[in-house]
Amino acid sequence: MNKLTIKDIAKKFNVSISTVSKALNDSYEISDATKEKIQKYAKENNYKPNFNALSLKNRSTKTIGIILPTMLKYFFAQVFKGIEKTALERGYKVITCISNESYDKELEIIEMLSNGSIDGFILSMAKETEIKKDFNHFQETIENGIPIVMFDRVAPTIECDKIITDDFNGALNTVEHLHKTGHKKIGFVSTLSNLHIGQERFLGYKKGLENVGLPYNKDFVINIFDDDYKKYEEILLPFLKKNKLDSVITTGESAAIACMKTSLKLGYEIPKDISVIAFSNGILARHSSPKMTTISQHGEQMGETCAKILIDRLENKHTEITTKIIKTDLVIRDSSK
Amino acid sequence: MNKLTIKDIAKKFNVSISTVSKALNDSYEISDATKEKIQKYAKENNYKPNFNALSLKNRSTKTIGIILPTMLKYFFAQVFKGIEKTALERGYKVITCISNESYDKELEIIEMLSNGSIDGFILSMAKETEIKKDFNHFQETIENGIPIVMFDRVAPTIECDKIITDDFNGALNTVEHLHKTGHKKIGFVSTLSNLHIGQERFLGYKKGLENVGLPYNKDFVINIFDDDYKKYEEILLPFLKKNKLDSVITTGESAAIACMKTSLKLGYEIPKDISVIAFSNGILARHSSPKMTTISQHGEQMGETCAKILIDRLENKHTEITTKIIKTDLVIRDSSK
DNA sequence: ATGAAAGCGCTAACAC
DNA sequence: GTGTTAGCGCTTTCAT
Repeated sequence: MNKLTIKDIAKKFNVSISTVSKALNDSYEISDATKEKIQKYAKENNYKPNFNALSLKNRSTKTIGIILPTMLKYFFAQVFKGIEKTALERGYKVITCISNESYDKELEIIEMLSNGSIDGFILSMAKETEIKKDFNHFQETIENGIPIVMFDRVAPTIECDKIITDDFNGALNTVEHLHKTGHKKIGFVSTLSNLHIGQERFLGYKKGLENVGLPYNKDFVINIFDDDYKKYEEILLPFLKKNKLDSVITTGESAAIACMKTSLKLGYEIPKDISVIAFSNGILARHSSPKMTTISQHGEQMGETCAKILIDRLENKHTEITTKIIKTDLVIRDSSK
Repeated sequence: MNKLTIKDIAKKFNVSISTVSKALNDSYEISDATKEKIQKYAKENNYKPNFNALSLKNRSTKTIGIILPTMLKYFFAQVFKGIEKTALERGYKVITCISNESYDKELEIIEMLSNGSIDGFILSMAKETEIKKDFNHFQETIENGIPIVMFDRVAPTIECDKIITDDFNGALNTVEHLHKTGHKKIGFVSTLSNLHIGQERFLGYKKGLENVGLPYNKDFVINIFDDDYKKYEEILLPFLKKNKLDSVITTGESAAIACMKTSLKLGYEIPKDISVIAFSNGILARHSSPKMTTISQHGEQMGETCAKILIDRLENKHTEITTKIIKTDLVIRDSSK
């Protein structure tokens, strides 16, 4: 029942613990005979070096702390998948905590894990933190020698590795695509206008209009601050009714679903009368009717990249701080012409 | 940059490390003056006891290992949320790994974490494990003194705490509800027939028919083994066309979506001609059109219960092994009469 | 009231 | 080729 230790093995064979340690680590100092019998015994009795003893000794835990705003959004679950997979491949475990978009919780988590529990962090800021613009806890963590990799929602003033989506060009390219396919009145529906990524998407939208020579009309843009997707439809109804848009880009899936439902309610056909394209990562998009055209975000790849960069840093494989931009893909389905 | 230790503090005040340790733990042995200055200094300099040293000393890590088949299914993400929240409240961290439905991966994860990294496991079996019926790794883990709490997909022959959904009555009650609302030809679409939970749902369906006096007709039941939801529609088309069902219960959301789309394609109105009800936990259901009536699963509550039971066991708050059954709720939306 | 020392499980520098 | 020892950071028993 109680775990086998090198001490037990040493007693068993009447040798010293260092002999056992060396034998298990295949040291050239130990005779083949001794090595063999010790290794055999260890294997048979399922010996595993104690994790905490090793971590204490090596001052390294081979574990990564992940802080996510939520796990219930598909995008974050995808990023998590990418991190977890890559981490395990490289011999790291992950401790995952949820900030629930709360600054205080985020702070608490960082404090809790900054005691030698983890070697580094991968995180995406809580909404509250981004709005508050208080990044001291990140700065201190880094100064304490714990590296951070931020993804998606990153802190502009903090010097650390960052992995972001190419939100700007994602929106820009979509406007160009819509223009090419004959759309003239392109709307923009944002539920993220208080986040940096929301602004990037908006700026890409504007620049896209400029590129194709369409005028920017602020009536065609609506910012929704309500977090409750159930209210989206009533908010969107007057917006869509008044403007008679022939297409709309939304910053998320729920808003796109609401746009589609509202449009149908208004008697518009999709995509004949109005095209709907959303920033998204998949799950609702693929099941909606009509199936949604999306600006797809590659969450899993983002997670893989985060893990790779953090682990490389932990293992001193690089020193320069980098920002990696992950391109989006326009996945054409049935909600756009 | 390098973490402050009791040794550093001891040096600073010219006292021994044991004095510091006792002072920080508010021991009655230490004078108030000493305690005060040491505690003040520790606080100001952000002292935190080293996690690995503590774990080594206490033989307890205050961390829980979670093994999930996937994080991309909303149900599992919800369970995770419940576990993480409860664990943190009680001072535990969570290390989360994904088995990807693979037996080998599950084994590997258990091996990896059974070295003092965690105090106990919360897990839901991989599909492969359930089909293979090889539960030795669970048995050995428990024999090694690491408690396991299983949820949803549990191993029948393993004696450990289990939290399961009341799948049987969930299905049974739904049949009774459908009967009460005037349905006579109730179909059953399963994508989980090789899992125990799938069988429970099926048995509940059958028993429900018996209870209300409807005949069981095996033509009204279809088992889909394909994992690709894109194929669901073509599989369901002949099934729905032939049987002219007035209602159907599905074991999951994707299948329900496919049923609805296929029904519409066949010219049936929902819910006038056919009602669709799915075992589900929410995300697609709430966004589908029509919105889906569901047998709702309470993943978050399940997670909370898992964490509570495991931690109680770790802290010797109980000794008897329990199986907790979480009731389902029928959430009526627009896809059923 | 304070300190010395052992021990948690392991590694590694340094004897022998 | 094997053993002794110190040390990772901390708690705790037992002196003093």
